[in-house]
Amino acid sequence: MKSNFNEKQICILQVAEKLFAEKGFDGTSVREISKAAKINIAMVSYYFGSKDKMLEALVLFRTDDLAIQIENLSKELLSPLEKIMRLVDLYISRINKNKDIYKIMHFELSTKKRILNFESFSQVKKRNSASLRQIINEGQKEGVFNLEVNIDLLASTILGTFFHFQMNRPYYETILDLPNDAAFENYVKTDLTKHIQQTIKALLLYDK
Amino acid sequence: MKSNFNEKQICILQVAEKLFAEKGFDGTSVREISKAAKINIAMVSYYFGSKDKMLEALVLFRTDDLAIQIENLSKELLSPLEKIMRLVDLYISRINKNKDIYKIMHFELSTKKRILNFESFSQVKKRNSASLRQIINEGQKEGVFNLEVNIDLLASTILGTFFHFQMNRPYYETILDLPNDAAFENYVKTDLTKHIQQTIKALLLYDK
DNA sequence: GTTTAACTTAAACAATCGTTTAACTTTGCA
DNA sequence: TGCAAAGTTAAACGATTGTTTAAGTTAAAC
Repeated sequence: MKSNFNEKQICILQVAEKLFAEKGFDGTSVREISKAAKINIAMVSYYFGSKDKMLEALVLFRTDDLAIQIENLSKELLSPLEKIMRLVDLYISRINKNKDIYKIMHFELSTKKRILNFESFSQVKKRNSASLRQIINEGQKEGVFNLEVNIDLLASTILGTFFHFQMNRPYYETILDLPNDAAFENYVKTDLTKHIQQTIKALLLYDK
Repeated sequence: MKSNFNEKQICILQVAEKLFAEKGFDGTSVREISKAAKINIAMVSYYFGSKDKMLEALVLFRTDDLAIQIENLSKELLSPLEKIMRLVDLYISRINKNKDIYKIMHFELSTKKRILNFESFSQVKKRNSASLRQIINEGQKEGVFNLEVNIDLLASTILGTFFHFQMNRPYYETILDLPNDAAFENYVKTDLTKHIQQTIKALLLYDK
């Protein structure tokens, strides 16, 4: 833990993260946050300066968690396809664990209200994308993978499928009969993950 | 046009739609809307009752546009694969044309702030999904399509890939070198559409 | 021309927003 | 123990929020 935040600050950030993900940044008041975190409202300004800066602090606090761990994967003696499947699995579990901050940043990235510095987030995306590219190139050289794959958009397909599913949770709960958190979570870890892996695999291996 | 809204109401809804998509519902004030629509602020309450009800009116107003046109497609003498490719194309152009309301509903669907009635939207999704299922089943009976395809999640992959791309526009503008609206729009219509079609095609045809 | 309804307006409303203040308590070090 | 820094508090700040009011205009019907 190399973060510069103390226990109390981290507690506030965690509460804020949950509320921002549920109701949006503009839909959440600092009074709600202070009440949920059981602190005085002035503490937000005291610790972070402002509500806006608290969001920046939250992004900074969480960004480290978002990079997928690729180091050990490269060393393992796996085929390119096995590596990709493993990578997709890592991707999804990592996003799933951090879906709140992902949802927040997703919205904030596309809003014209606040211009936040997401350079660190861009760096993470670039690194993850580079890992993906490296393995795919490896498979292409071996003649296993399709050459006509848009690698930049491949990450969009993985993340996009996952998020669309999460964002439309009420709809999928109904049509897939997932009555509680456990059932939903289980579907993500089994069927959704399998579907995404299957999609990526087909895209890489299918030869027209 | 069977909508129950007059010209002025439609004008207000269009302005509100643009602002909600840009800054979010909670991030947009009725004063901003009235200013941008060049109307008196009281007109919002006069025509729609409240800001919340204006959002409901907007959803109602736009929902009709969101269903993809499948009728003519069924009649055409195309192979199941050609139909699917055509369907994906219709899907994307339809979402692309209505991306503002999609973005708004996407957020509102997942927020715990307002409990809105999205039954009409669910109906559209179900109808579109049924169209997709029908064609895929057709192809499966012909022995052309893979039998192990999760059709419910297929729509998630199509829409999710598109939206993830749109939501991360600033990032993709940089790494893909798309300096203006025209370049971005063109990339959507060519490369992104092609990528999604290729993905769906591979998923349906690839046989392990 | 009068009446009626629909439309439009500026002003005011109470509530809530993010933030600051100033007084107070706790903590850690000399 | 004394003192300075850090932490915490209730209260108040001005600004902005969504909504309503009441007076006004417009336009069509009789």
